[in-house]
Amino acid sequence: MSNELGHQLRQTILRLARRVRAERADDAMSDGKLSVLFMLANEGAQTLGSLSDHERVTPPSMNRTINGLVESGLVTRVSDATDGRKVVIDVSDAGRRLVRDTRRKRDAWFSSRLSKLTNAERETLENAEEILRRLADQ
Amino acid sequence: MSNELGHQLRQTILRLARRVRAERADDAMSDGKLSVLFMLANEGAQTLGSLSDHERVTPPSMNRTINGLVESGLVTRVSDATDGRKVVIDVSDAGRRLVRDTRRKRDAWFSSRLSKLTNAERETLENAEEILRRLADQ
DNA sequence: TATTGTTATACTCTATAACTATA
DNA sequence: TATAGTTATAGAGTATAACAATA
Repeated sequence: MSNELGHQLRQTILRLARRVRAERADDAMSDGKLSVLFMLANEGAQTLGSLSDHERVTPPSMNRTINGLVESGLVTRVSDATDGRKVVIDVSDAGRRLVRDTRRKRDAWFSSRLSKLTNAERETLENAEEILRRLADQ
Repeated sequence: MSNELGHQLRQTILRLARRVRAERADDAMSDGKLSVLFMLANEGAQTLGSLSDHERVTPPSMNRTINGLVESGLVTRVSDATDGRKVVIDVSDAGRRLVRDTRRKRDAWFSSRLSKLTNAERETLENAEEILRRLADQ
C-alpha cells in the first residue's frame, strides 16, 4: 500500500515548501513578482504574453505585476525591434542582485539543516531528490 | 559541498508543492480557507485568535476568512461557554467532507506517480520522507 | 481580421486603526 | 485596564471586458 507514503510525502513537501518560501531576501516582494524575476533570470528576456502563459495568470494581471517591477527598477520593458505589438521584459542588474540574494538565503536555510545530518542521510536525500524531480516533471 | 544538494532539493520541493497545491477538491476554495479547514479537521475546534496565530494572519483577516467559511456552511462559530469574549470555530460535516475529498485528490496525484516507481525507489523515498519531516520540524 | 498589449473596473485576501463586549 | 473579537477602510493581486496599436 503506497498510499500512506504518498500521504506522508505530500504533507512533508507542503510544509517544507511553506518554510522555504517564507525565506525571502526582501519581505516586501510578493511571490508573483519574485517568480517572474526568477523566471527572467533563469530563462532570459521574454514577452509579456510568454510570461503570463508561464505563470498561468492573465495578461492584464501580468501587466500589473510588470508595472510594479519596472517602478522598483527590477526589470526593463522595451518594444520588440521586429514586431511593434510586442514588448520585451528583462531583468535589471538590481533584479539580478535580488534574485541572487533570495536564492542564497533560501539555499542557506536548507544547507544549515543538511549540515547537521549524517553522510548516509545526505546520500539518501541525494537519491530521493533525483526521484522527486522526475515526479515533478511528469 | 552539500550546498548543491540544498539548492537542488529546494527547487524540487517548491516545484512539487506547486503541483500538489493545484490539486484541490473545489477550485473556488482559496489556500487560506482550505488551510483553516485542514487545521480544524486535524487539531479540533479553536478560537479565532488561536487560528490567526497558527496561520500567521491578523485577527481581522482571519475573521473575514471565517465569515466566508460560515456562509459556505463549512465551519460553525459559537460563543465560548466560560468566557463570553471568545468564540469557538469548528469544522462542519460539509467541511469535513471537503477536507476528505481534497486530501484524497492530492494523495491520488502522488500515489499514481509513486506506483510507477521501483520498490527500491519507493524505499528511498520512505527513508527520505522521515529525514525531510525532521528538517521541517526544526 | 487576428494578435499583442493596455486600460477600466470589480472581487478577494490581507493589513492597520478604531470600536464593542467581556473579564 | 486588558483581552477577544469585530467593523471600517485601504492596499495588493487577480480576473473579465473593452480598447488601441500593429501585423
